[in-house]
Amino acid sequence: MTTYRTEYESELIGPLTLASDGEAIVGCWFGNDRYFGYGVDGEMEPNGDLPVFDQARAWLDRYFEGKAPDPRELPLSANATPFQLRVREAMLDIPYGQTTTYGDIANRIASETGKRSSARAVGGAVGHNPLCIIAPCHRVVGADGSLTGFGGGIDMKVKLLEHEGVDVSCFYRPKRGTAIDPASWGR
Amino acid sequence: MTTYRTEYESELIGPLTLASDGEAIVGCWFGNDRYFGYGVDGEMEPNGDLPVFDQARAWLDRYFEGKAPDPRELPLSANATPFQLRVREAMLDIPYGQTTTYGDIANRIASETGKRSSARAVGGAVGHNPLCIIAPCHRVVGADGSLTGFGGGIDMKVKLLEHEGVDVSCFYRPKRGTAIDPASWGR
DNA sequence: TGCGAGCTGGCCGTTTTCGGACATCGAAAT
DNA sequence: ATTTCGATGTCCGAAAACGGCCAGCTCGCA
Repeated sequence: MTTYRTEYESELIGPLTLASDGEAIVGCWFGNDRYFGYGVDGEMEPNGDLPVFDQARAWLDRYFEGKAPDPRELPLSANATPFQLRVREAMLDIPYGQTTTYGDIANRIASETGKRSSARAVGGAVGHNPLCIIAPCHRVVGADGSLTGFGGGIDMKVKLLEHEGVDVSCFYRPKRGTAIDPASWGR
Repeated sequence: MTTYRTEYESELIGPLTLASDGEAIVGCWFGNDRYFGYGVDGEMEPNGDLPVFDQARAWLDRYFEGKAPDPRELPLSANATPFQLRVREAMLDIPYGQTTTYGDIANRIASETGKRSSARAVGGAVGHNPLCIIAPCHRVVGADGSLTGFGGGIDMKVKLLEHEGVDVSCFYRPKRGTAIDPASWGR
């Protein structure tokens, strides 16, 4: 199964690479993403002329204009383990402009599946998220409010959060309990 | 993806188990096959009413009548590594009533792919063949003419070869060079 | 007391590494 | 004519290592 790719230029954070299997979006990475191409086997063939890429471009346009487009409107897919898919679902639930923590996602998955989960495992899955921005991994922060990490670099994480109107000042010096309470956006 | 199975009774060698994903045949094993079920994940659900099973039964009927049906007429599939698939292709090339060796298949694959292969690796792949009889693993013998092994027991291998009119007398006491020269059936 | 920085141990899913098992084969030694 | 020996490629399971974590505990410092 061949995978196609195209470039998307954003003013805020520079070029992104989009990937698709022809039907759905399977990847969206920063050029310097630590895990660029994760989830795609083999080479990607340049080809921007896919309807699904038009959808994705329009979605990103709206996002960078400051709107809060719904990621579930896009057809998404990916090689991913069941656990990774659950983590992605949890990320898609985080509203625009809000944050949650790795541990919170772990607890939520645990209560849904009945079996224990771990924040550390969630960290791994979030870090390998192949759908940057669309699945908002930048909205996941440490329990103490620290930003902890980002495949495209912490500065990208800051830019995206600021763009969404999040007050990141409290994140620079990690303090317990400074992350915005996920309970405030409810289940 | 569920897998279905059904029994096929042969006079020559007793019952066989056929397996299918609904579209293609994915397995054909002796009841006592050492690797019974290899390549199928999870349970198999009994269900003989699939068109593809009708095809397979007709194919086996012809085979046991002494005809030489073409295995490529059947829709075949299976969980298999690329290497295993190549070995299967090589097996499908062996004409009815003839034999070849593990080393010969290894050499052939090596010359096709450019990268070295090994007779031992071929032995592993042939041994795990999930499509007994259809993909004629019984036609693969040792370079010295010994029968070397068979998942369903060496006696089964003998029966099948005798059924195909092969003179197996020379195989009982392995002697170098007694295997029928694969070159005789060409590329 | 009170607060924060730093250490520690446990957490669990994924990836990597490693070791053994093989339906082998050719050459060399007996 | 046999037996032994070493090199061989692939697959699989187990074990170890690795993380975008986190809570609990020390301390040191006012």
